[in-house]
Amino acid sequence: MQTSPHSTKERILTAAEELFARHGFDGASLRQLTAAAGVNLAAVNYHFGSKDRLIEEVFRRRLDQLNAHRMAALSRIAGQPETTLEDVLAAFIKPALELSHEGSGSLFMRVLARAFAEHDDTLRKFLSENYGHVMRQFTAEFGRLLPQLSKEELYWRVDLVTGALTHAMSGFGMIQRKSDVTEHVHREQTAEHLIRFAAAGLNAP
Amino acid sequence: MQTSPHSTKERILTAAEELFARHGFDGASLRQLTAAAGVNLAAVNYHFGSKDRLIEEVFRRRLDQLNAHRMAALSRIAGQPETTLEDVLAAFIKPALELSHEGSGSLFMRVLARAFAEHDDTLRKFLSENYGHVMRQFTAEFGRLLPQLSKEELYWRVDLVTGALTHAMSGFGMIQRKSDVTEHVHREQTAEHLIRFAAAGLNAP
DNA sequence: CGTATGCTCAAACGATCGTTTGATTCATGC
DNA sequence: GCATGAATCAAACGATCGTTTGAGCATACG
Repeated sequence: MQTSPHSTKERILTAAEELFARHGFDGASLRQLTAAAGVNLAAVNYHFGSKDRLIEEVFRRRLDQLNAHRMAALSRIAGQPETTLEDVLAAFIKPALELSHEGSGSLFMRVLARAFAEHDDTLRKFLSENYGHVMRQFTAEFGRLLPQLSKEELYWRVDLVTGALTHAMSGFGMIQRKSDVTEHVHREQTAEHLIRFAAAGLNAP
Repeated sequence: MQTSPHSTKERILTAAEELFARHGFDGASLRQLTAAAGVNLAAVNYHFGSKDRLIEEVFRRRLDQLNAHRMAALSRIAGQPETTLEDVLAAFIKPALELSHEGSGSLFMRVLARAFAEHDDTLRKFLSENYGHVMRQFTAEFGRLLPQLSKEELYWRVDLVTGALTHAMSGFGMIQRKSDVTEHVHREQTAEHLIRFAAAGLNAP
């Protein structure tokens, strides 16, 4: 089994990511998908077993990396006395922005936003079981830094922040980079913007 | 043509709203939909012309009322010197919460959240053409109350607020009413919660 | 050389999709 | 009471869906 970026499996995953982002999981057919990837129709069922398993692999490929980066950034600051709310938000947001701005994977946040809108139980269970611990760790750290909030209020505000960030990062084009700033600088500015908004919301009186 | 709440058209619209919320626009078939409504399969094409036109009518039925309430509330306070950010947010949020908590229409905000996730051009164009002026009026009033923000920053923050509220209001169950408060009181408490978060985010330094 | 093994391919499977048809029912106005 | 139109119905239309099949191709190993 080869894993080069031009292997059949990777070509399918990349095409699937784009078409799922654009047309949804139901809206993108395996025939469009395999045509875009330049592979045979049967290749999806041969390599992944079914369309549902392909959808899971699309998530797994990006979320494994994204959440590893998030957890690494969080573990560097969690529990430290000098850690600020902005630090924790940066640990959550910046890995996602890096993913969004890479040449490949720039459409993945849109796929993720669709997964939020889908209240499909199977998909939610898959995401919760495999990646729920990341949200729990971040929520715990937010709670440590916001001791004045009740548990209920904390969950509420974390949910609002999640919604805002998912919505923002799935809407490309909204954030147009000006031609006189590098992509790195632009990404830093976007992160600062999101962090400032989220910190203020979490800290609301 | 009758418009009673038990007419065929209304029964289709109500069943469509629920199934679109649960399974998406592609995921809910006309056969499920007409079976749930207790009408013949051909009734959709007879009364609405096509599935796409049915989708538009599902939006129109709720959004006409929702945006009328929003505009009425806004026009009562817009431009007034004593109007606060919280007042404008209340004019935006409370009509949506009233819709969410009515027996019928409680699933509509989930349909709306799906429409945000769908980057389908036809649907976005329909929503923008028919209801875009409401968002523009609210954004203008936000801008009047937040003169320190550049136009770019203003759009950014309004977009973040929209994402947070759509996400929050589409997730039912999250906001569980305690048995010792009336639904009216619970709605007021929820509104206060959302408004406080959004106002703090908009006012971020 | 022969034969496994991993992979690709065209073709077909049955199911389900949105839509259309033509007959039938039913209430209304003359 | 009869004609007219709207509304409903079962049935079928062609298209497309996810999935399966079995033959064909390539590379690697004995």
